[in-house]
Order: sequence, then C-alpha cells, then structure tokens
Amino acid sequence: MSYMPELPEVETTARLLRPRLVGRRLRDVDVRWPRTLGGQAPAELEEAVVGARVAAVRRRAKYVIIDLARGRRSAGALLVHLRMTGRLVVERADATPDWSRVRLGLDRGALHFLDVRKFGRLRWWADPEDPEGPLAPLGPEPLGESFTAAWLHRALAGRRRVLKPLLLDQTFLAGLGNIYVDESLHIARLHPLERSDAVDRRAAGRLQRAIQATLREAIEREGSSFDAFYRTPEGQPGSYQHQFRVYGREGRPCRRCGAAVERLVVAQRGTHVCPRCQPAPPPRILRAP
DNA sequence: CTATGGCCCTGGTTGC
DNA sequence: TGCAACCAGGGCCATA
Repeated sequence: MSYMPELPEVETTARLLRPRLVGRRLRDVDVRWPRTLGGQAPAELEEAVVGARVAAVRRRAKYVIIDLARGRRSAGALLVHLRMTGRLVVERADATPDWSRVRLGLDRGALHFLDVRKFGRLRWWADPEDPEGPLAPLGPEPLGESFTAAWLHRALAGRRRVLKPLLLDQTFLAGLGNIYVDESLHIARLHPLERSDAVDRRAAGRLQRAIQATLREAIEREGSSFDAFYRTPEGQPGSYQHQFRVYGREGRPCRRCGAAVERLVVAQRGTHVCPRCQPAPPPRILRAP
C-alpha cells in the first residue's frame, strides 16, 4: 500500500512547497514520461514556462496550482494532480531522484514531479479558470464558506445516489478521497450505502461537521503516510494514519463501540465501516430489467 | 440521471 | 527460495 493524496496531503504539499518555490525562475524542462502531460506537447509546456517566475503556490480540490508570471503579467499556471502516487519535490540541481517524470529546472535547484504509478498529471494552462479547464467542473471546497450543513442537506436531497460514491464525486464536493470519506462517514454514523436523499437534516449536519473536522485534523498532521513512499516535500511522513478510525482497520475494534470493523466494496472501492455505529440501510429495490 | 466496467500503471503482497 | 498472479485505486470514458 502506498499513500493516497487527498485534500490534506495536497494542501500539505502546497504549503511546504510555497516557500521553496515562490520567486524562483524556471530555466528548463525535461519530460521523462510524456503521458504525464495528459496530451500536452512537451514543446508547448517548455515554451510556456521557461523564463517564467513562480508567483504563487495554492490548492484547489486535489490540484496543486503553481501560478506563473512574467514581469507583472500572468503567465498561466501549472495544474498538477498527484492521483495515486504523485509527489512534488524541490531537489538540488544535480540530484536524480527515482521516478522523476518531469523535471523543471529552477534558478536554484529543480522541481521534480515524481510518480511511481504514472497516473499523475502535470500540465500548463494559460488560464487556470478556463471554463474548459479541469478546475471548472469541480464542486465546492469542503473547508470553504459555502460548504454548510444546510447546503449539504439540500444537495444530498437533490440527488438519488449512493452516499459514498457521491461524496467521492469531485463535481459534487471537491477534495475527498477514499480514506477521508470512510473516516467522515464513520464519525457521522452514516453507512456508505445509504441513499443520499435519505440523509435527514440532523445527519447532514453531523456529516458536514465530520468532514471538516477530519480534514482539518489531517492537515494539522500533514496528511497520512503508509510506507516509505509518501513524504511531504520536506521529506517527512505525515502522521494522520495513526488517527484512522476505520480505514485499514478491518477486524480491529471500532474506537467508539468496540465492534469489529468490517470491510466491504462499494463502487469498486475498499470501504470500511463499523457495523454497529453505521447501520446498513434497507437494500435498494432494483428496477426490473 | 444513475450505475457499471475497463483502462491506465507498478511495487508490494500472496499463493504455490 | 523463487516466481507468477493478483491487488490497490482517482479520474475518465464508453456503455446501458
């Protein structure tokens, strides 16, 4: 098992990268695995970024956004999605880290996009807010002001989806992944197979608070690490994995009631529940064929 | 609108 | 001990 970058890990990456990157100038580009660019030509990336300066490093959903500028004018942005195993690290200019898929030479050192499994993506956009761009369809930020209990209740009621896959849908809510959905549902005492439109106002309130508390605590602990793979850009592992309530704890006691945590598969994803704290909903009636 | 399944990938784990 | 099969999974796409 490796680590899975979700909102807290991406936020940690952006925070730790910021002081090492803002103000740096990009000197050159070396694309070792072209598919990382998601269809963008390496020459286009090179032309767009060489000579530009890093103006800001921020996060939206699970994207790291590296804003670029030339003089006072915007020079677009690098949109980086870590997917399963991606990492962004700043190394000495002569370092050759393993699994480097893209190397961006800086005026001091080099920024590497490392990615064992090659699912991650890094590409340049002239306008990160482009309505055709990858950020446009994303739902609200779970730590943003618009993510309220009232909004969540109405949004869930307006859909007829299984709860967990809906929470993983980045166009519904942006930033949650498999781990933090399982953790949040457990805290809120909701079953992952519950129907979204069966979640009442009280339960929606619990879920909204659980999501925010889980994400905030994980950010404080700089994300979750499972093994030697995941490191923050500073080279340190996160520590939130020690707080897991259900994720990866199959057969072990629920921290709330002591019942054995169970593992099931929901929408092709490993899912962890306490059978006592999170009672299963009545089975869905499938439409006749 | 909602759900399902395939695809991309490779290191670690499991099974024999 | 060695080696092959298997598994994990976020986002995207085609299909029903």
